[in-house]
Amino acid sequence: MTSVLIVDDHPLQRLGFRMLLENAPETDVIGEAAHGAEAVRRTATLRPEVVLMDIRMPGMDGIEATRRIVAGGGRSKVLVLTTFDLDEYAHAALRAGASGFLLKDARPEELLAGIRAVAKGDAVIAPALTRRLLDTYADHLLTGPRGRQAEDDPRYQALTDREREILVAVGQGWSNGEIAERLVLAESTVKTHVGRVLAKVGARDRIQAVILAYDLGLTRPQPPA
Amino acid sequence: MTSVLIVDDHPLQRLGFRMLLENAPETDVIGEAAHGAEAVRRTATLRPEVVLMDIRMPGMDGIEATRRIVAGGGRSKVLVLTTFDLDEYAHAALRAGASGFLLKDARPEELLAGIRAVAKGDAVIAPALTRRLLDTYADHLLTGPRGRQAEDDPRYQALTDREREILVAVGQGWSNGEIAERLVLAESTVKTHVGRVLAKVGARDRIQAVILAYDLGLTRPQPPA
DNA sequence: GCGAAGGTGGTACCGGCGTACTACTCGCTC
DNA sequence: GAGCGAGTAGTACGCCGGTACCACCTTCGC
Repeated sequence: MTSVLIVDDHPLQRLGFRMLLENAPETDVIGEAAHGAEAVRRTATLRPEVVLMDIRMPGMDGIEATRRIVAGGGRSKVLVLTTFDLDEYAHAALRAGASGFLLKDARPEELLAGIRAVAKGDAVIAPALTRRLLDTYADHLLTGPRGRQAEDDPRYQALTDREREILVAVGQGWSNGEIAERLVLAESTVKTHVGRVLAKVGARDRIQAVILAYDLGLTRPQPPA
Repeated sequence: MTSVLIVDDHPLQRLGFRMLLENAPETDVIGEAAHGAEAVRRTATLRPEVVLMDIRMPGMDGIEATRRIVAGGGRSKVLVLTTFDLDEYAHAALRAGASGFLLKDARPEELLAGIRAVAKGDAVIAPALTRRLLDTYADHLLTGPRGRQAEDDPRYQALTDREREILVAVGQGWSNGEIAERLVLAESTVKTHVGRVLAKVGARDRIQAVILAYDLGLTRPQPPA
């Protein structure tokens, strides 16, 4: 039986976790906390095996709370759970000493497996993040480049020359009017092109197209001045 | 439905996997192979989404087979499964291009979750190994891979915690309605937040905000599936 | 000479986005 | 208790974006 402390500022979210964990045969919820400071206090007194930690909370956040709990030196392991698949969050959490980092859209079984692993002294990382973690340390671990670029993507291949120009323009963040101005076209023409591009690449709106342009490497992030 | 090719030199082991995967609603075993060379051939013809690969096999082993399959450039992802929790195996497998590394003592649900993740383009590593992997690269985590440019930017600094969350959400390409749904807010509230974010960072519309999110490294380009 | 594909333009309509308010509730500080 | 910032929520309105059409023009290939 693994004892768990639930830390989240949303009562409904805590309830959800409690429902799941109390219906599982191997976990036992021994307490809850609504923010970081409370989490640190309760961990000291209740000594749970696993602390289920949200990041974004009023007052002390989950990262700082994790840091203090780990620094406390008890047996408690911290498993960070968050809505956002953000590298910054993950790195901060792991840097703070968390034993795991999972996303809240994980399936119940995955969460339970994560708790089990963390209680055993192992570590878990959300698969979506593991991918990027491996990519990040590719130099140390992997050999051989494995990145494909725009020209290999079937969605990009489906576009005509003019449409590719339009996609790049959209990726720059230009409005239809601006594109019309810079490419010397009528705005209605730009709309026609943009519409076709969206249909061909399967994008819902120009925002998805901007994201696609970045993912394909058509537009590169430019560090702020 | 995820198509799977089972590679293992023990018939009984293959049967075990087949039992598990055929009783799962989301996986479909489309073939088996008893050694590396056969695995490479079958992968080329059957084009499974996921190859379940054993390491120790007579003739060509799983590492070499993985290397060839990945080099082939198909869509197939390799998930390496082994009995032995050896760092050398894991590193060799990942260096060869495997998308995952799990131990055979994993629970059925964990294996299914792993297959699901790998098929999606994510990566999985056995928790026991993740622990050691994190320890190995602890020093890299200390500084962070790309540094922290977002925190240094005055525009980002001007945002409150909630507004930063909103900026990330906008950067993901989510509509106001989707953000409201995922963060459990009213759409009007999301609009208020987005409006304030745009004003603070000096963005004309949410598209500029998406671009800013990329430039600040809040969102990273993800290679196409 | 004809059709197909690509590029250019137009009209009309609707929905989501952005903005400009206002207002209530916390938790904090003074 | 007054004041403030942050978060949440509402209404109303104008505008841009996305779509569904259609029309015309080139440049090809057959």
